[in-house]
Amino acid sequence: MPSQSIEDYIKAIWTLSEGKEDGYAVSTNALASHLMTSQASVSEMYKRLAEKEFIDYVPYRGGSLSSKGRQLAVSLIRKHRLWEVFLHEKLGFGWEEVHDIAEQLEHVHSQELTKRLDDFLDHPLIDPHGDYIPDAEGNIPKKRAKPLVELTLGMHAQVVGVMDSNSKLLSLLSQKGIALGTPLCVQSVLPFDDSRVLTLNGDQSVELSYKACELILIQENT
Amino acid sequence: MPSQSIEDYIKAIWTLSEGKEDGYAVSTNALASHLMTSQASVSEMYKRLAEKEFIDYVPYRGGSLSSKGRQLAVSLIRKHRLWEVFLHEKLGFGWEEVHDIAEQLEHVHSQELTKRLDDFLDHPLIDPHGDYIPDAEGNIPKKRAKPLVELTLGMHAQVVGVMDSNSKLLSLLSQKGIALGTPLCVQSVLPFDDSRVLTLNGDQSVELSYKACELILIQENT
DNA sequence: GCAAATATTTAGGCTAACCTAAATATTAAT
DNA sequence: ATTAATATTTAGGTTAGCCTAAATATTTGC
Repeated sequence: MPSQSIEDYIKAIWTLSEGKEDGYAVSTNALASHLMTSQASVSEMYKRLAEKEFIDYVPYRGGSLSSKGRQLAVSLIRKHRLWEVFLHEKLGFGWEEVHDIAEQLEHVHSQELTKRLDDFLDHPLIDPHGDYIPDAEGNIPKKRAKPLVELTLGMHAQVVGVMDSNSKLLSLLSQKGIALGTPLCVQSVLPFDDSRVLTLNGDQSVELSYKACELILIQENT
Repeated sequence: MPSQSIEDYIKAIWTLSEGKEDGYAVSTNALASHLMTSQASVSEMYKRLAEKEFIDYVPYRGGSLSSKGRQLAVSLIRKHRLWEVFLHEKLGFGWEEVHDIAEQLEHVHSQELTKRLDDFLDHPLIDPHGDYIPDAEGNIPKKRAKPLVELTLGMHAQVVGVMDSNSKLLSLLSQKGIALGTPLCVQSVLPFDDSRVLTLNGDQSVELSYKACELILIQENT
């Protein structure tokens, strides 16, 4: 049974290679700063992970998930997101509070538990942040979402997620009245700092910094 | 934040001293065999636990929970039992399946989670095995304690408390050789005044009035 | 009360994680 | 293409847990 630490590493590698081409290698550096640990620790752990065949590791080139590793990663993501749904829908936690708790719950080992939780929640497809939940076989749709900064002026879209579940970002958004599913449209781009003026729900106007717009994922209406 | 290992030890000490008198010390041996680990590991951990003030530890005498330790233990028991209720009632697990999963879930640190889970489950009082769930303040009813007068002839039990700590009663008891934890059995009930003739520690015989027997709390051996 | 049995601790070692600092490899810049 | 900057690994050390075997306490049985 993989340790909690190994699970954290595997999940991080998965996250950092999401959307990248197959076999994309995550650098020591990137992983270290994502996990807030030292590069030396990552280097050492890479060896352990390679030994246990969770990753393919080429020294100085980084690590990429093996199929065994990807399987583990996806099952962790599935558990994480199912627990997030539970915490949000059943226990009434706000979408900005669920992440840290799910981070612990995802390490509980029991396939039967995951299965029953999924049944209990009625097989949800997305978590409270708008991310897809992998199915029991580990399939997960590729994200069609793009960052808000790439939304063309005047085009209508809706919020489907955020790049990372930084709780400060989430609370900023809830302050501004932006939630999952909120329909919006870019009214104008301000000079100098490229802040966006948005129209929410077809009527309210709010202003949002470029920095925040980079992290918000939207999906254009088809 | 206490490690999972520390939490396991604390819970085990609590379990092994349940029903025993205050300050009851759990032996290295008992704890080692309960946790299926070596005595040396327990001895070492006892030092760590004492250092962190979770237990009072006298070498060669064993360890007993400090109030800080008892608080931690009870919160773990509370979480464990609440999760068992969840697994049984909401996810439909059988009562024999819930223990191992709850064993992992109890280590999730979030007071808010415990609180909301308790709300969600409608403040259950007992878990699927019939054990009491400590309340948010850590109070838990003593296990199946009943007054000595209700003990059936011939049944073995032990003293777990008194109804009120009247000092005259206590000195009577110490005179008769009855203390917390004393194993006893009702040998016979005398006619007219219903005094009990008790067997203490398997050998000594003493007689005790009905009035005194009403105030002594015992727990039957399971 | 002393020897034997049992319980407990100490000694000495192991592994998984972590760290900092030093050494080495790779990449970028002139 | 060589140097400078950056990235990565290695070296060496720490801590929490675990182990077995040896030493020491305590308890028990005669």
